Amino acid sequence: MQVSVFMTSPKPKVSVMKPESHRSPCPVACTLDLIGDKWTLLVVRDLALGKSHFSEFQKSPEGIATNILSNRLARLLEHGIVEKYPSETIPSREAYRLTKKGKTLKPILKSIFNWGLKYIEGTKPFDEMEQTS
Amino acid sequence: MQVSVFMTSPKPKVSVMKPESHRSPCPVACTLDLIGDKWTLLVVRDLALGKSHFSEFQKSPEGIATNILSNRLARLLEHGIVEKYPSETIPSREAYRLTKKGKTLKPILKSIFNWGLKYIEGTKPFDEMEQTS
DNA sequence: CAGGTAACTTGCATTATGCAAGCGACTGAA
DNA sequence: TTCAGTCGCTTGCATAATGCAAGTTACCTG
Repeated sequence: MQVSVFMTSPKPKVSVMKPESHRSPCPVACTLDLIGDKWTLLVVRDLALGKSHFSEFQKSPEGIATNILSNRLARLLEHGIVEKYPSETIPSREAYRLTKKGKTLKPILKSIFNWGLKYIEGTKPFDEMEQTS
Repeated sequence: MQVSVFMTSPKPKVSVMKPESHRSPCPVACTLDLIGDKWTLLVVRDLALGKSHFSEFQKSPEGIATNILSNRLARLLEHGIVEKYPSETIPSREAYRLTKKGKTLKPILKSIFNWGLKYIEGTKPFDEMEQTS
């Protein structure tokens, strides 16, 4: 008999942000391929503010979905922007932090922060972003 | 008889980047709501480089789709980042350029440009972005 | 060992993107 | 004065990314 159901493709579930190839050699385009979406820089922001656990990122006011958060952390890990380390407060639990390379994203974050503060009404610096350099 | 096909919803075609409300009062989040996607800042880059016609943006190496380009230009117009003006080279044709507010995005563009150039291999400053301040 | 929490994964509906074709206004050559 | 190009978009439709909610697994904690 051999039913076709056995032939169905494995399908790696959802892809979510796969493409690793560059659209062009432009530094702006390439950087946007990495951080050009609504969530990545917010995760970096939270990391810059000292957050380190999955649940802390979830608690941010924007309300990131857990699958997206998981995906972004994995991508940032791949690209050497963040690294895992054993949490000192809660042993046997891992945490995330910016790598040296990751910290170099702060000027981008800062310029975006400043622009928003100046040109979008209703925004406010509710956090200590300024001091975390 | 009265067939149900007459009852089908009007459906305003495609939405594409609608949400105008802020996810949070964070300046970073709000700015990303505006420019946090793969295309908007590339259009701004092209504008900063002096491009002004629809077809010029299309010709950029990243190959933006016309519907996306159209949508992004409209959004940037709405937000006062770009403005239309009658093209002086080709009369009876309109062109786009950055407004004063739009030009204030350059520091963001610059920080992204610099980061990409330094941390993403294979990128190169193929254009005169540096001089357009 | 029951219940709780942290950190994810999965499914599935909804939105955004990519791609190609179409369309109206204008232009320039025949 | 047609008539074949652009130019600047719009439309349709397939595919990919996101949002939302409900698991799942490992590790506590009482």
